[in-house]
Amino acid sequence: MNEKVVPTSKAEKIGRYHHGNLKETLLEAAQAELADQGIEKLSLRAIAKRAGVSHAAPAHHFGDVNGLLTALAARGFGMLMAAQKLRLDTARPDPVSQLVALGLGYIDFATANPAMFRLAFSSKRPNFDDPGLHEPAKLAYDMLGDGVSALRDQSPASDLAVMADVASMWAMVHGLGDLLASGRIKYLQALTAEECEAVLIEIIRRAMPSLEKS
Amino acid sequence: MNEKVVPTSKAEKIGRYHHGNLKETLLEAAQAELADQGIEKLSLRAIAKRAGVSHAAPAHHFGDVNGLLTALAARGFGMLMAAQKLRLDTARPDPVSQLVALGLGYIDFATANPAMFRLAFSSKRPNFDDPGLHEPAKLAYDMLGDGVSALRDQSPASDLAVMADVASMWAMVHGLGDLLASGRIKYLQALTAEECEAVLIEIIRRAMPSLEKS
DNA sequence: TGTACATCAGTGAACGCGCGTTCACTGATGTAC
DNA sequence: TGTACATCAGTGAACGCGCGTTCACTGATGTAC
Repeated sequence: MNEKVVPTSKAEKIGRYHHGNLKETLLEAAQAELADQGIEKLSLRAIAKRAGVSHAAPAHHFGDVNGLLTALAARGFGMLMAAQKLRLDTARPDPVSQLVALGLGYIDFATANPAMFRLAFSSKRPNFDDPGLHEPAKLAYDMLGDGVSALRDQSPASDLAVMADVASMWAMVHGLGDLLASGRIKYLQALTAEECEAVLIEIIRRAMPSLEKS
Repeated sequence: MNEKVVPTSKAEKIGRYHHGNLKETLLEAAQAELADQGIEKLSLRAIAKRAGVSHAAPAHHFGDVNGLLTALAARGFGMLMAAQKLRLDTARPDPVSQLVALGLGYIDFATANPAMFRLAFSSKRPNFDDPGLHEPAKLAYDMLGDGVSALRDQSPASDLAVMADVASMWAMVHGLGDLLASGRIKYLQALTAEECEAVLIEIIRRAMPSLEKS
């Protein structure tokens, strides 16, 4: 339907009445606007303006402003998982290294996109009951769950113990991500990237169950 | 100046032109409004209305809306410390128990006042450069730092190691608090209070440096 | 003890602003014939 | 291949709303004399 119309660059849209790829363009604009203005100043009108389109246009694709923010949050979980996969691919394949990689990817996402992180985890504006958001959120959660399970396979445990392990890992990387994203652990950020990562890895490992570390 | 005027109940304010204790009343109203509406819907007008006062009145005490939210966030850190002190007083006096108590108090605060927790830690609306906010925030941070130092006294370490220990503890309890406050660890909240606390304690202990646990 | 007066802490009306939504419209696209 | 037409995806003006701030004012308080 829209192959002929998909713009390969923003410049192409000039003079076109039908945009052809507005849904995606709006999400890009929303993401940029979120990063610039923060969640508390994010508005439909500013997003439409940044996308170069009338502020009534988004309604055709997202219904209302909540629909747009819901789609944006879903995109956030996609970015989270992408950041984690990047780390997984370059990490050693043993379960501990993979779990650490999941944590580092989580923190990468939080620090690279603090406002998006907050939209996805601390805002009430997106509709988390919407399947389009709920599903990617669950997928992201399951990545951590699977990482913990892979580790636990070496020594089977009760459901409660596995849940506690997931909570422990999740809370640790979430706390690190949130505190770093809001710039509250200044001395960590004052270190070189290598030093900082070494400290983070050491801290993330503490959150794991006490198994033999490989 | 205002001993004669301090109302002991809200009812007393009827018919009085001068309120006598409006600054405190506004902060109470702001706290209640924050809990009810969440940070994204919090407004000066709604706060003034809840306090039973014209919406121009707050300006006399806080300057503008940011001043009010800054004072409110400072109050949040006071509440955080109060919750921690409550836990400290009822915990065993050894350093590990005291540090766990600090963590449980932190989580108590987050779960009892999720919106206040977010105002204090994730919002950009309060002015964190204001000494009236910066100081209580630093006090709260120092409570954790002192708790970790008390533990570390048994085995002196480098500054970096102490910082990493503080970051570890802080991130863990902050992550638990934030995830619980936003209702994302459902299975933990499904447990009885005792079970939940036991799991939390076990998780908090993981964040501590590997010393002999008492 | 009484009075004048400065200061303080309220009121309420008015302001301009940015917001999300609605609506009649219009240009472009795709398809049926 | 050409034409009519339904559908889609934009426009831009208008709407009402809630917001924070400003301002002239007024009632109450405390103090100097």
